[in-house]
Amino acid sequence: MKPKAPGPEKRTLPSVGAVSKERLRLWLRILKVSRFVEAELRERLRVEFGSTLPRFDVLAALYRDDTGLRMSELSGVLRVSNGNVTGIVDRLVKDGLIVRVPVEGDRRAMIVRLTNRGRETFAELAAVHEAWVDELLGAIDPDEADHLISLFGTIADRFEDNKTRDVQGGKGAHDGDS
Amino acid sequence: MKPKAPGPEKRTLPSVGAVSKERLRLWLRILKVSRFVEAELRERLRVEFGSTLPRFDVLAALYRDDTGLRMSELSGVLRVSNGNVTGIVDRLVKDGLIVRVPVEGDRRAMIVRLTNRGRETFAELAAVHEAWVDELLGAIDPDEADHLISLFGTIADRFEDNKTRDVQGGKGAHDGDS
DNA sequence: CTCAAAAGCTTTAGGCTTGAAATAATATCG
DNA sequence: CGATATTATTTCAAGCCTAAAGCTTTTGAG
Repeated sequence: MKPKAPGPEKRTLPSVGAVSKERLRLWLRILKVSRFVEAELRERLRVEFGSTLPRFDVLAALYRDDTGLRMSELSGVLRVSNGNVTGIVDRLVKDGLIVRVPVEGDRRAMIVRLTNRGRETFAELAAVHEAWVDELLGAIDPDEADHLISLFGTIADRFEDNKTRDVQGGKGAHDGDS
Repeated sequence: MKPKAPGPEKRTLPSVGAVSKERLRLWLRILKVSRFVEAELRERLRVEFGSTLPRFDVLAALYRDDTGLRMSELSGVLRVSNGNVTGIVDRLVKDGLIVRVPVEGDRRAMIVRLTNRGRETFAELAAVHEAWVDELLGAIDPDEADHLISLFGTIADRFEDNKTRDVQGGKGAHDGDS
């Protein structure tokens, strides 16, 4: 609970300072909406399918790539830690929705792939999920949606450029919403 | 385990089902941005202050209310489960930033309040936090911010109306971003 | 070839999160 | 008053999440 260094952390602050409050307010609104939508999706996945958002995310990533993904690619695409993916994958394997396949020529690596059952299950889930999102964001009309998509796209891209947060040398071509 | 009803969600739309995809895309963008910002804030809180976002949220809620909040009010304001708050509060108490005070006349209830140290600590944190958010959302200019604040506000309000997710009869006047 | 560095993954410790069950105290109904 | 329902909080089991440490395998410099 102590600032490790009182160091003058002057990070080339953008402009004067009046805008500050506005962006904070905006951030709180964004947070509120995204938490509401997430909570609602999580709840519905739980009640209607006995599943979770992280599981859904993993299945979605694998659904896009029929060849499967390495553990490290998976954690790169989903932007979560390596150890985290291990646990989620363990459970999905136990449920019979995915399999771990050894990689030819590299005994360290593992490729994770959907089983047939996994593919079917996800197809079902994805359709319902899309309908849910459409319903939950129903207040946003098409014009606004378009505007927001491009606006948020620029912000997200800016992050990627600034950070290059790609830890494991992931390919990063599977983000799916680009 | 089965979608109860895929209900034909046809709202006076220009094209048949094209909007659906748009809202899904938008949702993925929102999610991406909010996860990036959250991850960055969490990381900075950890590195610079040895703290976390949930702790910050609790302190923020208490900072607004000098009289303190009951456990149930706290979980209502933060929209997290009761049991969750218990754990976070335990740790903050152990750190000496807040205290649990018995409620006069109701031996079940507890009021949680900032200590002086807690108040000072949070004041520091809040200032830095605001600067971070301003920096992270720097790509959004004031006009857009204004527009987005009101847009997201409508969506958030719609949720509150639709759900009345207020579990413990919370006062709901402390959301702070209204 | 050798062996140290790097890469891929899992394990671990600690914390966050939920829904459900358990505890304890208060309120209400007869 | 006494039994029962409700309310406030904590505890619990299970899962998610991270950073850091550990293990195995591969790579690559000398």
